[in-house]
Amino acid sequence: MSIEPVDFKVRRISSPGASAAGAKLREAFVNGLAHVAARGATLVAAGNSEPPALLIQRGMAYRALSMPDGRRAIIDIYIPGDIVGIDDAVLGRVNHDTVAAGKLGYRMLSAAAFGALLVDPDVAACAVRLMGEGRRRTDRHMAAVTRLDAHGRMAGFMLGIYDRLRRRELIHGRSFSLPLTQDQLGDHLGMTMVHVSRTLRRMRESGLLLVDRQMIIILDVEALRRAANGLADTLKPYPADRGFA
Amino acid sequence: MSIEPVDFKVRRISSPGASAAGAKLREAFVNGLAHVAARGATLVAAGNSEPPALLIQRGMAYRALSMPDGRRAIIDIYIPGDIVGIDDAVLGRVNHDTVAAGKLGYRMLSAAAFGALLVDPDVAACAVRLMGEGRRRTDRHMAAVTRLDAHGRMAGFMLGIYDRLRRRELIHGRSFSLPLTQDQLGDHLGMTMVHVSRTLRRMRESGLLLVDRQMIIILDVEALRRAANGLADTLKPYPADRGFA
DNA sequence: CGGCGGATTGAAGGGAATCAATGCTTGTGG
DNA sequence: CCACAAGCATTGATTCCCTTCAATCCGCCG
Repeated sequence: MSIEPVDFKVRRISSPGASAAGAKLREAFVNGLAHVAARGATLVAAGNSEPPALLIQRGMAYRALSMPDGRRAIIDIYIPGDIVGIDDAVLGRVNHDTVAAGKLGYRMLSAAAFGALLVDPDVAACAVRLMGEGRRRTDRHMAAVTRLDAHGRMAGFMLGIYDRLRRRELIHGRSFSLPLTQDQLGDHLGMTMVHVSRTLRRMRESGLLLVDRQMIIILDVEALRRAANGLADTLKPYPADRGFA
Repeated sequence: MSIEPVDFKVRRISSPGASAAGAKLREAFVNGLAHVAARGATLVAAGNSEPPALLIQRGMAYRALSMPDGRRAIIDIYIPGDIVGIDDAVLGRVNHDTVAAGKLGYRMLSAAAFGALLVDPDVAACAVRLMGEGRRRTDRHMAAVTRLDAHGRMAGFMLGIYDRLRRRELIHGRSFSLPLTQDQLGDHLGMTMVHVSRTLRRMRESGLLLVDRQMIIILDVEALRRAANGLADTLKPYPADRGFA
């Protein structure tokens, strides 16, 4: 579990639809040092009083909240192009951990540097938009955990990741890699590892999706959307969203 | 758990309502027309493509996400001094309803007017802080719904409201009015109305709290905090936070 | 008074947790 | 190169929390 700064080249993708403020944000991140983290590495630990903001470039990360008795909840999951911890950088002192789900490439911006960026009103508005998008995602997940059973939650989750990856054009087919253990899936969806396993088996048997190791293959999108009870419908036809990768 | 040194940076950010930018925000709301809504009134409906931002002044409101089959989840609950829908005003088109929990007094700011305010970088930074505080609240609630049983969720919820009201000096004793039906409580905590009733009875019988109609009386704060499994602990000693009321 | 939304309580069933054993990968060191 | 341990996944048996269904009650209001 090490976090080491490295220097890998990042291909600069011009984002046609991206705003000038978005470009500025992205630039600030990319001018910094590139980091890689191994699976399981804690990028930002609970209690950090000056949490940085992160730009995920490769791999996935998650934000987890732990309880005294050892149980934990995984609140949100991040894919390449996501910016993590905008509000944390502004508010200071986080109470959750940010963890690399698999091998991770990312950029980091200190709380101070990030705060300085917000002086630009366009950048600040962009930050509000980004936070808003994150909140909509967690709102849906909240509704899923609150009101759906294991089957529906799993369906909604898988479709959610699938849609996000597609919108960002990180995948084009029906399969993707999901670097989460079933234990972590359970912590995200509010069930035990055992029940995650059973649920996935049931979905495989009914032809909804396949899981091999950490590869997910979506087989029946429509059935999955039905199972998610409207919580995984794309509300509007997003234009290709390249995020900030 | 060790005693940590006081970090005065926390003070700087923990009372957004007190900052100059906060005053400006508040002023913009208060210059508008005061509105009153009856219990159950929908303030902002799902599908609204130009959602306004709201400042709650009296009563409580909540944000709810409904599913095609009629089930719904209540995502968050707002008390006087809260600003609702900052990100919605910026992003446009909401997919949730904002509803008056009881008789409600509030101010409204159109999406356009709110967007104009964000041009001031201090106001924008303040908006980011406010959204961040809201997210921390929902993060905890997410963890509760994901990992606690009915008893723990109820304890955490009651303490959460209690603490927020106290921090904002809206109450001073151990009782408060909660204008939610048990049905709505269930939609927030992820259980049925029936089980809400049973859970409240159990808590009454074990001397944790009393519920009469919509008055809540907290009897055993410590026992409630234990039941909430660390999710209802005040992470930092907030100075009195008057919000924007 | 009658109706209605909300709350309470009982009985029965089901979904998920728990307990426990086993198998499968992967990585590490002898 | 193999042995072995550790982490992850699978599966069965049992328990229990919560839902569902249903009946009743209560306070409130037209």
